[in-house]
Amino acid sequence: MKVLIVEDDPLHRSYLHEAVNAALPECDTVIEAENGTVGEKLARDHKSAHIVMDLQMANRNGIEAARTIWKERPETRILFWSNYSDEAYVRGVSRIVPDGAAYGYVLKSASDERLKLALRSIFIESQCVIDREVRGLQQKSLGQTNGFTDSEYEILVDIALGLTDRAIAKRRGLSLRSVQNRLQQLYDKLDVYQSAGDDHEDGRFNLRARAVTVAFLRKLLNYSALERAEAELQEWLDGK
Amino acid sequence: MKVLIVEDDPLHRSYLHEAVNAALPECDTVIEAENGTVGEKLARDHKSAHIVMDLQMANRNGIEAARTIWKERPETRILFWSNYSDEAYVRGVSRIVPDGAAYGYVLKSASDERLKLALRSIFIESQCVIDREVRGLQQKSLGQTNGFTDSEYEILVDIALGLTDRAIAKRRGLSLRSVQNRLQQLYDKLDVYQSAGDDHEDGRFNLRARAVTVAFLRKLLNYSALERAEAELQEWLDGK
DNA sequence: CAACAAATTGCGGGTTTACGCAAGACGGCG
DNA sequence: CGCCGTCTTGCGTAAACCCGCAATTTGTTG
Repeated sequence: MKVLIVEDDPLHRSYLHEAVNAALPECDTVIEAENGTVGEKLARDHKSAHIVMDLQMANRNGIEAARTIWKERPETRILFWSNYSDEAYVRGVSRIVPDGAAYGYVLKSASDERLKLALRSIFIESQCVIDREVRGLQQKSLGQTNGFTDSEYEILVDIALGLTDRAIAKRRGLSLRSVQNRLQQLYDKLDVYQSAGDDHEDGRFNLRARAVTVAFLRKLLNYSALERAEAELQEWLDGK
Repeated sequence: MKVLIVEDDPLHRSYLHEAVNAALPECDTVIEAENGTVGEKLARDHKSAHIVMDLQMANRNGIEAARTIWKERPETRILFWSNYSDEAYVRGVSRIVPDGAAYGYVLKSASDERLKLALRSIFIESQCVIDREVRGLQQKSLGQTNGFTDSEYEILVDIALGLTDRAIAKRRGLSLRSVQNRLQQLYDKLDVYQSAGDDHEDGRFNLRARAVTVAFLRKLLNYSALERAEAELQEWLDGK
């Protein structure tokens, strides 16, 4: 059995290495990659079916790497080991996991025990292991209660990218007015009004920009999500 | 001699601990804090004049902690040890360092040697040590060449927060038109036009929102900067 | 002090946003 | 099939935004 570790940080990498050795005596080879790009390549070369990966990496982040890896071999088992449980990450991950694939999401703050348990559950028992905290977000995010629908999230991303209403309409195949409707819906949910027109016509916000900021502060968006969205946008622009 | 370590990540913390022991035999006590809040408290209690600190911490980030520490004791020597050299961080740090204070900025990717050297230079020799890469940003940022003026940066932050032109004018004591002038200046420098009105009146951007995104992608802004700016904004709003 | 560049402000107008109102369109469900 | 809620669309308006033009103010330099 082979395990591939994809992780930026040398200290974390060697910690993972030890954890894998300790948790999986049946594992005879451990390979290391220091960023997403190398990770993809090694996964391909070694046809390794067992991967532990960080999400936030400078060169190519975990979500992108996982996507291409899963595209090539959907049965690959991946354990995401991340510092953060931003909704943006959680949403990003659940968007790309193939049907029926075994995967995991464990926070770096988890104990050694938890990590080792997760390693065994996923790689040996093929079970999904999602950190409690992450799980909470996931439900809130996918279920409609208090969370954001896909269409709301979509518009959020579009205005975050800086598209005009018209451009969004064109991109998503909607009328101008529909786009604006969804925007209002978004503004509602993000509570952009609250602090806004409070009393005087004094300290009012620009709703569009404010929405993006609020989403950022709430971790609904983060750098990595923006980066991916920007790449998709460029693709779309090129494709006409 | 006492050294205080302020760092989120347990692995990095113990690595730092060892590095301090190795580089500074004259250091007899090492104290550890796992976030900015605790860091401030320990710095106060121990009157420790030598601090190694991470910038990105969940609870209270390094810049905020450093600011209050330096406010209380400006002669404190602080070595920032960070993963990133985002312009937002560099700018944030140089904004708060007291006149003549000895401080350092070393990237986590630096070698053990570099870290140890920096520790000795700052804590023993009272010399500033700024990582080469960071230094580059600093010059570009402070010198006007290709970089952003303070006023440009200020407006950038203001629109990122989601303020309207009018609100910005009020906050900064400017006329509406001046605010808009600065905005145009900002749009220019950020190259927001380039990808914008390219050819058809087709895929146009909302300049205001686009500017923020571009700034984010260029690391001119980051989460921590936004967070700080938002706090300042709230303060201002309360203060009327 | 004169001279000149940079920043501030006002005016005016073309666009884009935000959003109420109301008429379809689509999708279950009894 | 008819009822009803959600989504989409069009029309219209007030406000906000982007920005060219031009008069001032401010700051700097010889």
